[in-house]
Amino acid sequence: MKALIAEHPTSSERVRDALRAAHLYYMQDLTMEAIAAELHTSRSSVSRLISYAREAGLVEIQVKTPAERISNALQRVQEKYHVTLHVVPVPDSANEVDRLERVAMSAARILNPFFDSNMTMGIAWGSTISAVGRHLQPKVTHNSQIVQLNGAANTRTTGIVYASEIMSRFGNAYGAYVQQFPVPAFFDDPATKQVLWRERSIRRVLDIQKRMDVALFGLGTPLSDVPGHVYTSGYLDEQDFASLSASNVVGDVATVFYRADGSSADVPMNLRSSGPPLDQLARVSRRVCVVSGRSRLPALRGALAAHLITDLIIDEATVHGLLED
Amino acid sequence: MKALIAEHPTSSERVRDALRAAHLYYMQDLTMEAIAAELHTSRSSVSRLISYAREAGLVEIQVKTPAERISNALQRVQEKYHVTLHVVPVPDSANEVDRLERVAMSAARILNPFFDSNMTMGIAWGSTISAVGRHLQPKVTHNSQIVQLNGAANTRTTGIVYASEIMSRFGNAYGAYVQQFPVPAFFDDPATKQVLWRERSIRRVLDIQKRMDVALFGLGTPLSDVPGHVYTSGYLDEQDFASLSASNVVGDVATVFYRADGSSADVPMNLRSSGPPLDQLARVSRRVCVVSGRSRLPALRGALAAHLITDLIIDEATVHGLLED
DNA sequence: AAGCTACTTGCACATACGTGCACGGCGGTG
DNA sequence: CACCGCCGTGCACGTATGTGCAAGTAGCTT
Repeated sequence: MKALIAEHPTSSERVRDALRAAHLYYMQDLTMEAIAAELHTSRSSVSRLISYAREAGLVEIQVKTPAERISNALQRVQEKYHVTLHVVPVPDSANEVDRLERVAMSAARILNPFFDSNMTMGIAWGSTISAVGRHLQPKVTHNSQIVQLNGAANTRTTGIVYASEIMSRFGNAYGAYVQQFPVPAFFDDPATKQVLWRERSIRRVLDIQKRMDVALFGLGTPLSDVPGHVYTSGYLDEQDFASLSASNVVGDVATVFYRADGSSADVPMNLRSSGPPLDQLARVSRRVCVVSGRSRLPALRGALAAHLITDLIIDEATVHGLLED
Repeated sequence: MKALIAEHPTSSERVRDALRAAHLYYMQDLTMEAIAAELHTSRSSVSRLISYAREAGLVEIQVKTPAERISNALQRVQEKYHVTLHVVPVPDSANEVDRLERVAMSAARILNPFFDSNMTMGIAWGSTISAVGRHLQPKVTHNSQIVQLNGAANTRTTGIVYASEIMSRFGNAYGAYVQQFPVPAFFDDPATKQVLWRERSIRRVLDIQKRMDVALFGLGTPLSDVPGHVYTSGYLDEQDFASLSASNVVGDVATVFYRADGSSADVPMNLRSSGPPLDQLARVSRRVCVVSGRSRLPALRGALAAHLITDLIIDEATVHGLLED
């Protein structure tokens, strides 16, 4: 209940000491023992300082995959779709849940260097991105913002709690301003959307979306046995599914649907969805997609065909599935 | 699956395993024990794989200093000279040698993210940069090169062994092509330089120098009690020192001298030196200077005045000296 | 085929690191 | 002033990681 933002005189010094400790540890390879001596404190305090530095995002660790390490088949995929693959190693024995967790954790760390001060990141919230949100690495940024790409309300709830939970995790991790998007995921009537889209308060958000530097999204798939959040929580009804089926839809990004060839024009449902048009999305300079599980493969193929993705974070087993045709 | 018989790992497989282990360790926070289970090997092998990954530069660790952590005085320095400060913490008790070692180690790591594929780095070899060379973190790059900025020969030796030792350390660490510069550090006669500078083989090197993306240099100081390499190893004679003194020189970068106000025009010695003119150096997009020890302060002030530096790596004690005026 | 060299591997031990716990300082509260 | 709760600390212990060593293997040489 109380605001923890209080400024203890120690709080600022703690960061200073943590930075110093982290520098001595990571840049000068001193042991914690030696650092303790330099800081006139105990080794255990140094251990705590360094964990703090990591948790606070003062330390950034990247694992770099040299391009030539990637198999030829994957290189062809990369070139064909202008996408950078980030393959997450996961044991074949892992179940879907573990797999998603591990991909999400990796995604959170891979994402980190993509976002910085003065940038805007768009979030297409959903079950995959929610998992990513739970593993974010904090990072200090300034003048940055997080913008919600797709509405959250549905026929049962306003969805705001769930969506804003996700959004604020991102906001907190990066110290960024969070821009909510208080509209339904799908409108009942396209006309309502058109009218609402003329409102200045909404257009403000749409403008921010248009100018985002990074888009982060998972993939929805109406075909799956394990459907995404959007397909199980009362967002769509029988008729909607029929409509999607009739349009030969294979997946969606931020509630906007596309076909196997990547096209999304003339899909009636899109007139009612709250997310950004895919051709607009494709103009964002970095478009990060997180995928886990073979059930998303058809959706993934479509998204690649539509060139929606510049960085694909995907587990090993699924990327292998992508190569089998 | 082949069963128990150990397979002879090619170096390529080793890298693959190291990458996987590093990813699991740093991105997914698994313990080495757990990674060993996934890789069907022993924990100790995983420990070795991960050290290998670090040594091979597959893992990059950065400590980031949030801008607001820097004291106001230092911020003013940064703004005044358009320089980014990288302050290396070193205990006050450390002697000059330890201090240099630690600054050099930090410098090597700070440098790492500045250099990448398709780039050219110019090296002004000398005692400081030599120390940096001993601590380089390997990094895989392609189509990159290292170019020597100042000649090495003097009246006693060709200096090639020493200089090329330094150069090749950089080349090895980055997998970059090394471009030597086989000329004397200082010519006896300016005319000789002019003539030689018209040779195509030399002009090739000069052209590469002009197009470099990163310049790395220490500072020479003719005034110091602890003079730089150039001043102790037979590169200059009595008369030269007199000439420098008459020109009010406070320091040099790659054998090119400048005064306290940063000017370098009309310094006779510069007509004879092998390094790039300072106004040319100042056009390089990233210019990294490594400084350790208060004896270099006058030289540092001059180099800042000349705007030769975009990134200054400096120990704590020395940067404090910079503020005292 | 045997012998040699230059590896890599896993074990056992050594070292380094993380963390529960009890102590003590400090600020707020009655 | 006494009390209380909160927080940071160092200690001691448990866990995680690093490394010398002996054994084993592949690739060569003789």
